[in-house]
Amino acid sequence: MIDSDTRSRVLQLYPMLQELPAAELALASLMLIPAGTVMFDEDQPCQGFPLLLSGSLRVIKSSANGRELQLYRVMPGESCILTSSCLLGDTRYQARGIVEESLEMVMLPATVFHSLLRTCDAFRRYVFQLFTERLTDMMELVTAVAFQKLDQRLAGLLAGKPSPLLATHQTIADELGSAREMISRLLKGFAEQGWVRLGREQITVTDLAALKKFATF
Amino acid sequence: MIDSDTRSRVLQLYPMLQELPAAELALASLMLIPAGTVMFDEDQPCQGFPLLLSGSLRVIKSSANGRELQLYRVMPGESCILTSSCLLGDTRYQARGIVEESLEMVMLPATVFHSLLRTCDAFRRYVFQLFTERLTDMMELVTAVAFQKLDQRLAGLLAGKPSPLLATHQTIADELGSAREMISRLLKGFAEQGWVRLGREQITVTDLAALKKFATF
DNA sequence: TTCCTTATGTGAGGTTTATCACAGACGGCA
DNA sequence: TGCCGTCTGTGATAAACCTCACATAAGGAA
Repeated sequence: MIDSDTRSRVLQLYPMLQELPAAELALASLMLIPAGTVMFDEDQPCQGFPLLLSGSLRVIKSSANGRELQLYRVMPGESCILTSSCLLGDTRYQARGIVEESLEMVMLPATVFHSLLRTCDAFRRYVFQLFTERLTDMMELVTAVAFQKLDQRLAGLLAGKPSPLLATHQTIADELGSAREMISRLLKGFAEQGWVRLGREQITVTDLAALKKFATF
Repeated sequence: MIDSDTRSRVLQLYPMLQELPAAELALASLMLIPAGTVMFDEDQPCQGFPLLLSGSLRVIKSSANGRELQLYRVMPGESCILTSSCLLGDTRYQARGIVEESLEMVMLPATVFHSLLRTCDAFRRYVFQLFTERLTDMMELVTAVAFQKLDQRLAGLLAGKPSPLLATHQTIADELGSAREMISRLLKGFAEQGWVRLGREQITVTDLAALKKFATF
């Protein structure tokens, strides 16, 4: 199902799959998934282990009153640890996965995932590594939400993204788990400090150092 | 270093270690650690994989202004996933571990941990399982902190603990990442609703159903 | 008992964030 | 050009939470 070009792209991003017999990888197929697609949602079972070739996936939790919070983002070369978690524990998703930029991905069937884990040391290390990183991310997120003020978190977000950042205030609010008006007001404040320059759907960082300093204070 | 009685207690709580050659386990030693001990702290490296035989460990994050938040609790039969994470990623602790009830534990050296992961399927599954559970916990914690009001979280905490609960309001505040006065006030409210009865360092749940309902609303 | 430490109760006041209700601004499109 | 949908700005208000400052209470130790 997979052509040799795709196969080599997969192996480039996921070198730990070298050991996987070509036949098994061939069983998978390349999928193209448009932005906005809900890949999975809470309480759904999970089918396989996704290998992202391009695009990105937002993993979020949403609250009863319509607000949402981004838990983490999955990029090419990574994989959704929540999926691994589901596969390993045979449980269900505890969050929602939404395609941010349209995806090219190959879905590794659950059976292949399990046999890889059993036989391939490199793959195992890769999965452990993913778990480790995500757990770290989540711990940082918890402390940020619990202890940091919104302005600090916003500054941190801006400092950690390429500038100029193309996004609406609502998008940013969703990432931080807040409300659009708050973001607008805070951004205005940052602009008055000379830290950013604002445009429609565009935020340009003009004083990265100040933002970083403010974020970690 | 370990007597056969201890060895059998370890194997009872950690059956996945059956395959471990007796010689390797014998290298470890039984440690007794009093309540209040700081087992590890942020930015410290980590030595081994702890096997808890009795007692409990609180894993917390603390903020600049003196508040703290409990991430999770480690009980006998479990292990501190943060430790695994450190061992696997060769990174440092990102939180603080404080002994709650005094510990009996056996420390598995890092080398043994790694060889077990490589060779023992049952142990691997155990570690993956731990990761999965903690990740789930952390995701729930994040959403709770981000979206739930303090009164709901407090109700949930009370509903999830044995009654009567012996703890000071400060202890509870630390677990929830809040302030003591808030807990006192909210508890008073719960008492007025007839959901709990309050005593010094003691909270007795009198209407579990109401608490649960309120927590999940 | 008396003293002392720790735990709890409580009011006042402030900060932070959310919510509501619009107004204005921008950009694409007919 | 004019229209329309989306994005942004802004004030008013309220909710939730925190902080400070004490007062009171409960239990243990001398």
